[in-house]
Amino acid sequence: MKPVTLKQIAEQLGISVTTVSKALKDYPDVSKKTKKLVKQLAETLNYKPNSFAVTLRTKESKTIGLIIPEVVHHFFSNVIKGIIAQAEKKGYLVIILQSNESYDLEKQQIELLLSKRVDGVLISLANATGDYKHLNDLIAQEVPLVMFDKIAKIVNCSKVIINDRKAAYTATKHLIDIGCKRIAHFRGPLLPQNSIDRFLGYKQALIDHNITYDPSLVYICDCSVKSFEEGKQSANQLLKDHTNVDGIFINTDLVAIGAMTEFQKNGVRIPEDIAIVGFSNWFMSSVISPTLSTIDQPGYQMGKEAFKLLYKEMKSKKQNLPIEYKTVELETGLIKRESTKKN
Amino acid sequence: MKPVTLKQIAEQLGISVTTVSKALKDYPDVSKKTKKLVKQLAETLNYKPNSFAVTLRTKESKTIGLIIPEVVHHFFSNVIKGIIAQAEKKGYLVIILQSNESYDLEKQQIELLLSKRVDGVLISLANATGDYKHLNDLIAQEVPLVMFDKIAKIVNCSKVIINDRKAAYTATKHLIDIGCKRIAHFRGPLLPQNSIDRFLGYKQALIDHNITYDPSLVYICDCSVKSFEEGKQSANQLLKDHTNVDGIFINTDLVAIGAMTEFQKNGVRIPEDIAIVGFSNWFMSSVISPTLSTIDQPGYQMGKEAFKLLYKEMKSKKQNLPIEYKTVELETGLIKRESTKKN
DNA sequence: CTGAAAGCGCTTACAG
DNA sequence: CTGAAAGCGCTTACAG
Repeated sequence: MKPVTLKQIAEQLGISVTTVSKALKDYPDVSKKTKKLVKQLAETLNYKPNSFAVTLRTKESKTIGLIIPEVVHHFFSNVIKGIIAQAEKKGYLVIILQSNESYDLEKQQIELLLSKRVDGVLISLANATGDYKHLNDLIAQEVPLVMFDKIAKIVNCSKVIINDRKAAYTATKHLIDIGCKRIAHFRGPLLPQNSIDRFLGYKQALIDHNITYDPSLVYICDCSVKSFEEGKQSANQLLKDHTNVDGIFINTDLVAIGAMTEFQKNGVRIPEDIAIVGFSNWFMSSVISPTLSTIDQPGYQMGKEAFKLLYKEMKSKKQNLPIEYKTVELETGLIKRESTKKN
Repeated sequence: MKPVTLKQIAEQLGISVTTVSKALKDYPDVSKKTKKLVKQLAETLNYKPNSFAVTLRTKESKTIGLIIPEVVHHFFSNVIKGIIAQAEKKGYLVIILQSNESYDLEKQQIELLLSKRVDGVLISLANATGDYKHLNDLIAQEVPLVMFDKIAKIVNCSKVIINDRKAAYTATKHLIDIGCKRIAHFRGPLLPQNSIDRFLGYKQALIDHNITYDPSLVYICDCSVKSFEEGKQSANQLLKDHTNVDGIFINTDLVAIGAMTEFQKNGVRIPEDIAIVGFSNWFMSSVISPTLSTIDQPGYQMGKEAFKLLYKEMKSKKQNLPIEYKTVELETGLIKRESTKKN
């Protein structure tokens, strides 16, 4: 059963393809009678326009591409959900690609999307991405691009972010407020802007509260799929290196949970001996024991905002209006739980 | 900067579009010299074939649709990951749609995919889906379809599943083996095959071990996004209704974790007072306290297998070979953890 | 070895 | 109010 075409409808009705096409799209210069006949037949034959033919003519695929480092991830899956919900509202479909934190894959995937002629691209960078030629190529080809969460400041496009620095500052200050004197930091990899910013927020909070910054208290976690394991390792290493750490601000919840597991195994009490603040508010953090204090990162909303920005750009492009790049900053909040409840 | 077309390459080289097209595709009837010239120019101009024109001619979009009840979900996000990884290998792109457990949305999304002329569809049914006309329409239009995890036995297509009944039997038997005498079941909604099968497996295990099946010990959880809350509610209700329950087999981990939280709040010890087995092996289950015994459900592998089956069908269709429907059953395993560690 | 021609299914400017 | 024609960018059977 081959799909029905305009031609078939035209033939059955003894009119031209042109008229059928116009009738279905409610052009004003088609008689009511014809419109009715055409629409009825289209309905009974279950006619669906061939989207590829339409795209070829109109140059609009009504499809966008989404490149994301990791799908199995509480934060990112919320972003995905926000994006597809918003895209659906506007009649757009979303092709999802996973970069696996690899620069090479990310690059290839941009190529793929380019050749698929998507109307726009949404991306959160891989940890390994330090070169932005592939993104600038996209922009040069006038494909609307919006970056979210893991962005590159240097790339000239719209962005949706949180203020990582401020949030990290808040998290660290919370540890100071409850009386921690020697605060460590498990940071993310070196490249991504947000792990840099979180580190800087941590450092600034220490300085502002007269606590000497000690580089030996900063541990790097690659935060790949193995986050949980890395948290355990860093916790272990920290126990070997230091005896007087009483608080840790950790780059992401999954690493924090790994660390907590390891500390508990070694008889370190949380929060009595070491208080911990994570980042991202994964659902898990609210059900483990002790529950984990963390920073709430609005994934769903970020997805929605990112699509909205992209939609505006796609619309402007279609109307040949100038495109202005915007950066939307979403609010985060400190969530206090048992892992920082002293006294 | 408009995308480069074959015509432009042809004009610059002073040859025909036909020859350019053939040269790029390494047709044997084009001279080596011409091929080289064409390929070089295509490279420098960064030529990418317009996929919509290609599709319009070849009737192959190299894109498949995926409809899934929920994206923010440990099991399903693993399935997604498996699908896009496998699809990418074979040069297919994946459009993801979320049905939100709604039958109406699911139906609309099938329509959408149909009009987008995807080469195939992968689906896991919404809880609310009890009518299968939309799926049979797809099949009637000869669009390859593979169902996974949440399937309808009655629909005639390929499927990837686990043996829910057997797995539930194993889980319940484990409770019996550690000495539980009065075992409750928190089941999923009424419609989906897998919550039915898990219930049946539970019941069968009781019968086979001379434990009277008591319907008042079966609680229904809708297992929507609110799973965690439902687990809490059912746990609470159970404490009101019964005093001698010593084991529960729970339809999914998230519900189980909600239940555990509530039991602990009420001073019920796990596993001493009540032992618990969940289902699906969410990552979370390995880090909460006590760790949760559960059934391992291979999400990533299920995604891979589902795409593989779909790929075969798409290939057969292209070659006009008959399509044979297959059902692949994946292995599950019981994972014993603290929540069932008696003595 | 090369290219003119037809056609995939649609849209739209234009003529009548 | 209707329709012939051109064209989107590609592929491929056919002729030379």
